[in-house]
Amino acid sequence: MTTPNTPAPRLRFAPSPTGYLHVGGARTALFNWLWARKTGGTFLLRIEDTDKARSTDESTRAIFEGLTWLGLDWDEEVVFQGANLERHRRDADRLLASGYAYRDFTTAEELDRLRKDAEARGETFTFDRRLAELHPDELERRLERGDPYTIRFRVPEGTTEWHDLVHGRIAFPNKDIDDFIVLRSDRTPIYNHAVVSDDIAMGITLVMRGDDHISNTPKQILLYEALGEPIPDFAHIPMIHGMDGKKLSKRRGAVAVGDYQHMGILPSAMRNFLALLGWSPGDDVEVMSQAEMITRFSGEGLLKKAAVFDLKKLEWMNGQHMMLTPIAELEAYLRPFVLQAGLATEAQLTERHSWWLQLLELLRVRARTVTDLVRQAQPYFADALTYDEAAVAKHWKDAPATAGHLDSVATTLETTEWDATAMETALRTLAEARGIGTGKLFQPLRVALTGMAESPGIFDVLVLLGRDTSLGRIRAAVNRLGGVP
RNA sequence: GGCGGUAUCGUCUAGGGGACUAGGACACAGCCCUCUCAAGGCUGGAACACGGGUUCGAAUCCCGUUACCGCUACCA
Repeated sequence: MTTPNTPAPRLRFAPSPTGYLHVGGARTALFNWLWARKTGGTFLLRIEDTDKARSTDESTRAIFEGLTWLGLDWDEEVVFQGANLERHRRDADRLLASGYAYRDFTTAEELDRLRKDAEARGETFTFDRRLAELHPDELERRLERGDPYTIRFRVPEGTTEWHDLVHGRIAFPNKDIDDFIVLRSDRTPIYNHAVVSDDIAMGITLVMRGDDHISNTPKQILLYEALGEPIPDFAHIPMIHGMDGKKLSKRRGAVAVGDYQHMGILPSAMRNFLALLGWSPGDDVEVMSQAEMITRFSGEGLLKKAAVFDLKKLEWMNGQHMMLTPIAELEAYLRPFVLQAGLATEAQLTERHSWWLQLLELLRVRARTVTDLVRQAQPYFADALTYDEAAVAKHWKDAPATAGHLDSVATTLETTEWDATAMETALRTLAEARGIGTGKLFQPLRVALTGMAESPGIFDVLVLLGRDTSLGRIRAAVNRLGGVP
């Protein structure tokens, strides 16, 4: 947990395009981005598409879209790992030439058999370097014959250690590291080799990634040393778990950032929430804007413990951001959702812009998600009301009496100025005159106006709906209730 | 199995030897506000995994145990 060793570090996020952008990956990207933006460093994106069988263009697109949605912009061109195959091979051959690696003609089948045998004996299989040792004549013969071989790294004696920026010193005795394969027999690189080769080529000075890579790190450091390259800083951040404490999975809720987008979570809230999973600003501040986050971010606040993803808290956070986001910005984000729900057309929203903003102001404090807000906005756009059964059952219980109350409300309102204060005075007077509590008048009215039991203040609703619609709805309610007795 | 990492309320976390009868937030319960729902305010229950040390003194340092996670592939 110290400061990086260069004033302007180069960092990267390196996902493999084998699915959607996972929230864990998104959080890794966020921390890399935050660090780069905080320090004036560079944030790069590398798509690790070497696993052709599992990589898809669609996944690559999903990663771009997810990052863009979150507002995580990357610098320079995107690097596609698959395009660097030649360099991966060259680096492996360099290792071979310098003696840091050797050819191994053992076939996958043989290896498999050896492993099974060891297992049967109750032993742990470790690759014995002598297996690959060949007489020079034999080696030449095999080479001439074109026998396939892998290139294995010759792990030296000693200990490999580094000062992890979040964990402090971590050390691995080299004897626990097998001579690992660097280049497969088809001359494609193995993960650790491709990563190191690319990170070197990209000039990465700080590798920040999930702590599931801790045990890969010594192998990578060995590779840097063998290649004669400077070793970058490493920062291993904790994983994100599901509510059951296990790894986040599709089975137990949404894992793709796109899922949260569709749920109506704001990017700023998602970013804020994710940042607080594995990082703490050090004080009690929770809700932060993007600028505040960058200001407050520091490697010191990076935590070691895996965090559990709590949807309830995300929703609360989203509610906070719904309230705090500048109204114009919120409106712009909301617009597509409103259009998609069929509440209004683009033209209508533009035409009634200030009315729409007023509605938004009233709904934003009572909605936790964008989709929730759209649902609540429905009665203000729809021509025909749909009545919520529970609301009707609760507030329109006594039909004749309710019809009477609502009829008197309509009559009163017809001669009242269409102004919130004026209407409030009039209706409160009316309730008193009829000898009932205001709730007995306002609640049935709310159902008549919105079809729902919850809404903004009833006088705001009247103003928002306007005179004609309001009176029309009240009359319709009276009819629906069987008319005035 | 071996190696590595982690361990404070249900959850996110503050805490880095005495300020801790352990603070904040989400969630939960109650109250206030109130035309409803939110928002907001107040109150409450709720945690230092266990065992040894070190020390005058440990949530904080060390060791062990346990639990969880990761790596241990010609996966990434």
